[in-house]
Amino acid sequence: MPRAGLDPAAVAAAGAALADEVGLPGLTMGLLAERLGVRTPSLYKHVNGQDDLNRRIAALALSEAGDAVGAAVQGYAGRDALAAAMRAFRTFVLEHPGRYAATIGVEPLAPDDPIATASLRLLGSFTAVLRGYEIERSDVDHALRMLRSLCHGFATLQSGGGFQWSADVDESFEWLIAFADRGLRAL
Amino acid sequence: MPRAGLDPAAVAAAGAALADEVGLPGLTMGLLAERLGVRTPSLYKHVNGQDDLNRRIAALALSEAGDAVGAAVQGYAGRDALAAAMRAFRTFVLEHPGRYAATIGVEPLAPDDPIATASLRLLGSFTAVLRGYEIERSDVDHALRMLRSLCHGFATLQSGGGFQWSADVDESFEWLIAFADRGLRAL
DNA sequence: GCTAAAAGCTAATCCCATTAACCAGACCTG
DNA sequence: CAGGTCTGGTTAATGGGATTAGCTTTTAGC
Repeated sequence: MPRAGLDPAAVAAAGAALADEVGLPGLTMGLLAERLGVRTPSLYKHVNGQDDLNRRIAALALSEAGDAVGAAVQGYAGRDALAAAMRAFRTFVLEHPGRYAATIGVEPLAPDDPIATASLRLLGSFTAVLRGYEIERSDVDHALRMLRSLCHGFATLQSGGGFQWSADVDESFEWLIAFADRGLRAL
Repeated sequence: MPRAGLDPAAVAAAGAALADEVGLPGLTMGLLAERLGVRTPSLYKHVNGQDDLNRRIAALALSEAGDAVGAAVQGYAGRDALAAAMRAFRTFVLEHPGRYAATIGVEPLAPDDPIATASLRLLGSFTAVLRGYEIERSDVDHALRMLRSLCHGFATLQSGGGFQWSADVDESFEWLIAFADRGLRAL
């Protein structure tokens, strides 16, 4: 029996990809093992069960989201930066619904948990965006939470089929961006 | 063996309560049956499996949320109405995280699905709130989606432990209300 | 009281996660 | 190159949860 050349990162990456395909609830150890050409119990040589797998997928997703938002923001400021960040975030969630879902409800276990560092990097990109607006230091945390709620709420609602009625969803999101921009400008 | 006097609504109500206690993922048919003083398979005389149970819980939750928001808004207009609606919504989600979680991702199967009617009633309360602002008809749908994203995003992030860092969460939510109010006023 | 549907129950099946125990190959050491 | 050990596979076994089948008893209507 030849070695499959797996390691925790490879398992997490395959798990993330599979979660995007079949949905996080559909991500099963057996299905993942099959995808990797290996028997189910072998996965346990690399990850400590489903919970650990989920955490690794979450860390990967947060890191990728941070990269995407960080890259999108490069070279922009003010409204352009805000729009770039929000669009990049939503695009990421819509393209990777499974791995993004894995990030919901996970909390870092230690300060140096990859989940913590990746979250902070993602948060940092949004903080940088806010520097393009004139905001009181005391308002920054609230503004960050507002942006996070907006982006998270919109993206998860859309990816969960939550927007049923008529109006165009992309248009709504652009409207949202404009709304947030005006609001931040008026602080 | 005496009859337990169950019916679909009673099962759904007990399921909702249990989901609030143990979390939606922890809601198991066996646990629910035990709670109702009945053996697991008996539940299937009232609900068509977990998916059906989830839909019933979702319908109940949406209906209750609609009641809460509707009642909270009574007699207010403008900023007061907006604040009342948003607070009522968040309070409901925080007090009933399990049943609210059941609403995520469910879609009505028919136009007269209780899920559809309850969603519409909840939506209606927010629509009524918007009437206190001078908003173009073409902006109403976008504004509704914005409010929904904000409330849903904030409440689910908070109930999932998503807000780690320092600042006071209640204060952030009040800030959010003020932000939305100013933004809607400036349309 | 009689019958039939409704609401329980037990037993059985299947799927999934996880653990235990075993085995082969890679790799390092002498 | 021979030998030992660690690693990453394997099969087999356990336990839990959902669901279905088939049986039995209560209860409602007549």
